[in-house]
Amino acid sequence: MQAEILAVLRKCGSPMSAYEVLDRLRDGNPRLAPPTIYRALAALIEGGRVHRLESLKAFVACKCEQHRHVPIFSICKECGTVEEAFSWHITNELSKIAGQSGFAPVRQVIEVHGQCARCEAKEALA
Amino acid sequence: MQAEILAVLRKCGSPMSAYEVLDRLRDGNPRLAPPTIYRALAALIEGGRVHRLESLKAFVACKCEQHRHVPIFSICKECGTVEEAFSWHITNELSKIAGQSGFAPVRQVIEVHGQCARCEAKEALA
DNA sequence: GCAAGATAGGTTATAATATAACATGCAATC
DNA sequence: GATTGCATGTTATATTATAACCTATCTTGC
Repeated sequence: MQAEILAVLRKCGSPMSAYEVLDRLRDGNPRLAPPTIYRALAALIEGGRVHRLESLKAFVACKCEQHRHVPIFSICKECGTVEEAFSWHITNELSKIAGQSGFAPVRQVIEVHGQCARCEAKEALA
Repeated sequence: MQAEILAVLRKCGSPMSAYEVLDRLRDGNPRLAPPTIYRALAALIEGGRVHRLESLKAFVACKCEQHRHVPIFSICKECGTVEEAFSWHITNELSKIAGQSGFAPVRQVIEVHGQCARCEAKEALA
């Protein structure tokens, strides 16, 4: 199930809701239900092979070789495409800031909404 | 309505779901329905006086004087309390990273999950 | 005063996201 | 072949959010 979900997410490329994934997989398995999807997604996320975009309520396959970094997502508000980046500098600084009051960071969520280069160019023409 | 919601959120201090806010306000107004709450929350967020914690699906009153900064939230996984910080350095660096491919940032979401100092201390005793 | 538009909120219904609780199948191991 | 563990199936429901349309009130210019 995890492999199937991962394949669907990779094929799509952009973020998908759990129910979009469900619909795809129902083509070959009409009895599939939400808990199965959510359980497999939880395992994939646990393993770092899928990320949940918290501000989109959606999921993407991790595009990086190394699945153990903190992802930084750039989310285009026009076309919905997402880029994944990472930066030790930012994640360290962030841990430092959060840690100032004795807080012990475990997980970071970093998402940037905006407009991608393509959509900006498109808008400039109009 | 916005003022009432803000009062409820401030009184509570920690994040509340929209429906928790709704329940509080229904004490004085039994006919209140979700759209009213969500509309007022949208306006408050627009004005920077409330933030949505994306990874918690919950809302908090902004605790800062200056409502126009990018908030950095530290969320304790034990007790649920949230601290709000900000850092020009991080938000600038983040814009830089996201902007490398021509992406134009509009809004940043930065949330750190972990354990607050109090809960760590409590755990150390046990 | 009053029509026209703007704004907030009310009302009903439903969409979209997520999980609880319990049942089933099936493979590994002893 | 009983037992255990794990993934998935099944049913039901909880939680979060919005669509669509309606009503009341205010306001601003005439």
